[in-house]
Amino acid sequence: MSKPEITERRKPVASHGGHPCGACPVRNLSVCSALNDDELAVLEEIVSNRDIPAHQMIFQEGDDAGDLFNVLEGVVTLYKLMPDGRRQITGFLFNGDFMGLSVNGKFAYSAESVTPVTMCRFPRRRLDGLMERFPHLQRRMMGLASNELAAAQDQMLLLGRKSAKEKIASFLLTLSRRAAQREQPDDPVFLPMSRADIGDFLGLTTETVSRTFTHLKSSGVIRLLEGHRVHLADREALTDIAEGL
Amino acid sequence: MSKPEITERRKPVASHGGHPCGACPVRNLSVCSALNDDELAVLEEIVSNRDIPAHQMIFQEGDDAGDLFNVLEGVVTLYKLMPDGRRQITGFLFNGDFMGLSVNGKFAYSAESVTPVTMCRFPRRRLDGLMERFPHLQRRMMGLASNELAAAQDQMLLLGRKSAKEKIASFLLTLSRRAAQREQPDDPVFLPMSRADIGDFLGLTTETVSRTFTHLKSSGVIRLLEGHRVHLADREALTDIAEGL
DNA sequence: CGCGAACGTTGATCTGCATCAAGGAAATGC
DNA sequence: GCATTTCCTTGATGCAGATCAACGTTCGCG
Repeated sequence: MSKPEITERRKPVASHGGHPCGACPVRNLSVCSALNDDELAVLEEIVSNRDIPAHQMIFQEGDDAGDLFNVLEGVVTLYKLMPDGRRQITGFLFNGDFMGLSVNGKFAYSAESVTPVTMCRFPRRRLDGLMERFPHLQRRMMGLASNELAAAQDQMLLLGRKSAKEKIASFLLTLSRRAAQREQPDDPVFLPMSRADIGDFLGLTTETVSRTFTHLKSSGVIRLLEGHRVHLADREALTDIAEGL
Repeated sequence: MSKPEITERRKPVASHGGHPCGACPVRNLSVCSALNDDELAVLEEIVSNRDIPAHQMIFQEGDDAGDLFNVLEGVVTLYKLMPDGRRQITGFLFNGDFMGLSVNGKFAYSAESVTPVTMCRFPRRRLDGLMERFPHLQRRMMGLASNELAAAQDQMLLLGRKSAKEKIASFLLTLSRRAAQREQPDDPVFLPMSRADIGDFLGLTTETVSRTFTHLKSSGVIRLLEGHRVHLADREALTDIAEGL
C-alpha cells in the first residue's frame, strides 16, 4: 500500500453471538462502561469502526461535528492553530479516550493521529437519542466532560505558571498516571509523540524540550530508554519538581 | 457593619405569586433558561441565595463540592495555586455564569469574589435529581460544560503560544464578546479585576500587564477610561493583534 | 542494506518578559 | 478630609527560554 488510506469497517452483522462492543478492548474505560450488555447491543447498532494510519488528519477545527469518536488503539492529538502556524496541542488521547465535544455543532479543535489508530464512531444525533433513553449514559458523558475540564485547568496552570523543568516533570507524571488508569504499565512511560508535539503541548520549543530531558537525565531523575520510553528513576523527585518544591 | 460577612437569604416562601426565580435577572442566561415556569417553580424549591462581599473566598480547591452556584450579580475568579503561591486564574465569572463542576465530589479549583457578589446555590444531589426528571436540563448542563471546555482550549492556546500583546488583546475582546452575550454594553469593556488578577489569568506579571496596556493605549488601539473601563478604539486592529496578524 | 529525510541533540546568541526598585494615583478607613 | 494602604505605572537590569545553526541518529523506503 503506497498511499495510506482511512479504512471504514462497517461492523459485521452480529451472526454467531460474539459481538465487537462486548469484546471491546476499552469497554470498561470509556463511555460504554455506563452500559450493561443489553444497552451495549443497542449502542452497537449505531457504531462503526475506523482504522487510520499514523500522521493523518481525522477532522479539522470548524468541521461539522456530526460524529463522536472513541479511541480503541493508538494515540491522537487534539490541537488548535493560529493563522501563522503556531500550534497548541490541547490534549493527547490514548485508548479509551473520547473526543468530539463540540460547540454550535462544530469541532472546536483539529484531531490528528500520532500512531496508527483504531477508533469507533457514533453519529451524534443517534447518541443523543440513546442518552435520552439511558440517563446513566448521559451521567457518564457529563462525568467525562468534567474530567476533561479539570485536566484543562491543570494544563492552564502548567502553561501559565510553570518552568520548563516543571512542565516536563508534570507531563511525564500525568502520562504515567493515565497509563495506570488504563491498566497499562506506568513506569517505563511510553512517549510515542515527537519532541515538537511535546513542545506544542507544553508551550515550549523542540530544543527546550530536548535540553530539559537531557538535564533530568543527567540529574538521574529519569532514564531515556529504547522505543520512545522513559523510565522514571526517581518518581518522588519528579513529583517535587512538578509542583515547584 | 465592620466585618464583612456572607449573608444567607433563605428565599421567602412564595406567598403572593411573584417568585424570585421567575424574576431572576439571569433567568435566560444560565441553566434556568432550559426550564419553563412550572419546572422553574420546582427548581426554586431547592435554591437559596447568598450575598458575598468583595474579595471573599467562596470555596477552596479540594472542598466537598456539595453545591453548585450561579452568579446573579458581580464578578468571581476561579483559580488554582501552587505550593509556593504561584496562582493561575482559570476563569472570570460574570452574571449568569455557572460554577461547581467537580471531580470525585471535590472542587478542582478555588473561587473568590472580585466585587460584591450575589449568587444562588443548588445542592448538587437535588439538582442531579432534577436532571433525571428534566432531560433538557441535563442537555443544558452538558452544553454549558462544552462551552467551558472550548473556552479552556482557547485559553490554552493563549497561554502556550501568544505574546503579551496578543494575550491582552485577546482578553479584551473575549470580555467584550461575553458582555454582548449577556446583553450588556460591549464597548467600554468593564475590567473590575486588578492588574495582578489579569496577570494571573494570562500568565504574565502585573508589570507586563500594565506596560502592555500603556503600549496599546499609546498606539491608539484602546483608551483607558474612568471606573475600570476600557474603550476599544480600534476593534479591528485589536482583533488582528489577538490573532497574531 | 543503504540512501535520504525526518527527528533529536547540543552549542552560541538574542530577546521578551520577569525581577527588582521606586514614585504616583486611587481607594479605604478613621 | 486626611492618613494609610493598596494598586498602578515606569524605569533599570537579569535571565529563562527562543532563535539560529550545525551535527548526529533513527527510521522509512527503494
